[in-house]
Amino acid sequence: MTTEPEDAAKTPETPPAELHPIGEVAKRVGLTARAIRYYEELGLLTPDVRVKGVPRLFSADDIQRLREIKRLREIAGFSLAELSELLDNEGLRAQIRARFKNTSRREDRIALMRDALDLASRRLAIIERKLDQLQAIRTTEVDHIALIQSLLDAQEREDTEETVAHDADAASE
Amino acid sequence: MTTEPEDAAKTPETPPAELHPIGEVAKRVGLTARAIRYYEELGLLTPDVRVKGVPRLFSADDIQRLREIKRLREIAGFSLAELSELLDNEGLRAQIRARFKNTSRREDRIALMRDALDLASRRLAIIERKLDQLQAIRTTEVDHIALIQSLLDAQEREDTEETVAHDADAASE
DNA sequence: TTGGGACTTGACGTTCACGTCAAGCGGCGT
DNA sequence: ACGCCGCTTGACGTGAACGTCAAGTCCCAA
Repeated sequence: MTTEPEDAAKTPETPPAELHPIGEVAKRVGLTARAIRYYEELGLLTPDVRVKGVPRLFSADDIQRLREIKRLREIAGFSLAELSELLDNEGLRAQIRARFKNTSRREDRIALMRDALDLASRRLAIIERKLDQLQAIRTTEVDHIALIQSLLDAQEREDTEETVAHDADAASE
Repeated sequence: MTTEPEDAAKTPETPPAELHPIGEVAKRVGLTARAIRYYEELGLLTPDVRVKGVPRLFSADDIQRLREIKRLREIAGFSLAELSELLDNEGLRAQIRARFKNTSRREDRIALMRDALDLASRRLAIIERKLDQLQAIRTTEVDHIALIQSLLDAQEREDTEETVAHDADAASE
C-alpha cells in the first residue's frame, strides 16, 4: 500500500491525485471562483481537499459535478435549492465513501448504490417531464408558425390574383 | 351602461370585447397581480384597456400571452429580459395593429406577418436548441443510471455467488 | 352612510445567485 | 527583500423577479 501506481509506469511521489486549484477549475467549467465557493457554501459539493484556510483542491469528480450543476442550472433551469435535493448528500457521501472502497461492507455499498440509483431515477423522471413540456411548447410554436404561414400564403395569393393581370412576371422577388 | 347583455343573444352596444380584470386573470393563468403588473412594466404586454388610474382590462389574447410567458419562464427557464426579446414589441405592435385590420394596407399586413413569422421561427429555433440540450442531459442521465445499475448487478452477483452455496433459496427478497 | 372588496400608483423589502471589495497569507521570480 | 499572484475568509453590494405595505379611488350591498 505504500506505493500506489495507477496509470502506466513511474509516478515516484504524489499519489495519483490530480487535484486542481479553484481558478483552474473555474476556467475549465466556465464558472467563477465565487460561484464555486457559493455552491460549496450551499453544500452542493465538497472539494476533495478542504481544510480551513488552505486553498481548496478539486478532483476530476468534483469538476464533473460542477459541470452537471452548471448544465442543470443553465439548461434545465433548476434552482440551486432544487439541485441540492437532486444531487443530494447521499450521492456526495457515496462519492466520499467510494474512496474507502474496501472499507465498507458489500451490504452498505449496495445500499449506497441503491440510493444513488433512486436519486438518478428521480432526476431522470424530472428531466423527462421537462422534456415533455418543452415538446408541448415546441408543437404549439410549430402550429403557430403554420398558422401565420397559411395566413401569409392566403394574403399573397390575394396579391397575385390582383397582380397577375397587371404584372405577371414579378416572381423574381 | 344602459343595458349590457354580454352572453347570449342581443349585444346592441359594446363590441364583442369580453375583457377581464387583473384579479381574475391572475387566478386563471396562475400568476399574481403583482407579477402581471411587473410584466407590463417591463413591456412584456400591454393590457387591452390601459388608461392611467383606471383598472386594467385584459383580452383573451393578453391572457394567452401571459400563459405563454409563464410557460416559457417556468419550463424553458427564460428570463423576462430574454422573453421581451422573443415576444418582442414587433409582435406586440402587430397584435395592436391587428385591431386596425382593415386600416392597414395589404403590403403592411404582409410585412407584419413576415415579422411575426420571423420572430416565431427564432423562438422555435431557440426552443429546439434547448430541447437538444435537454436530450443530451437525458442521455447522460440514462447512461449514468445504466452504469450504476451494472455495478449494482455485479455486486449482487457477487453476493449470490457467496450465498448460493450457503443458502440457495433467498430469492424471495 | 358606512363599510368592504377590487383596483390604482408609488415605495420599500426580500430572496436568489452571485459580484465586489477588504485584509491577510503563502509561494516565487528578480 | 520586494512585489505580484492566487488563494483565503468575511462583509457588503447588486440585478432580477417579484412581495408587501401605504394611501387613495371606485363601486356596491347592508
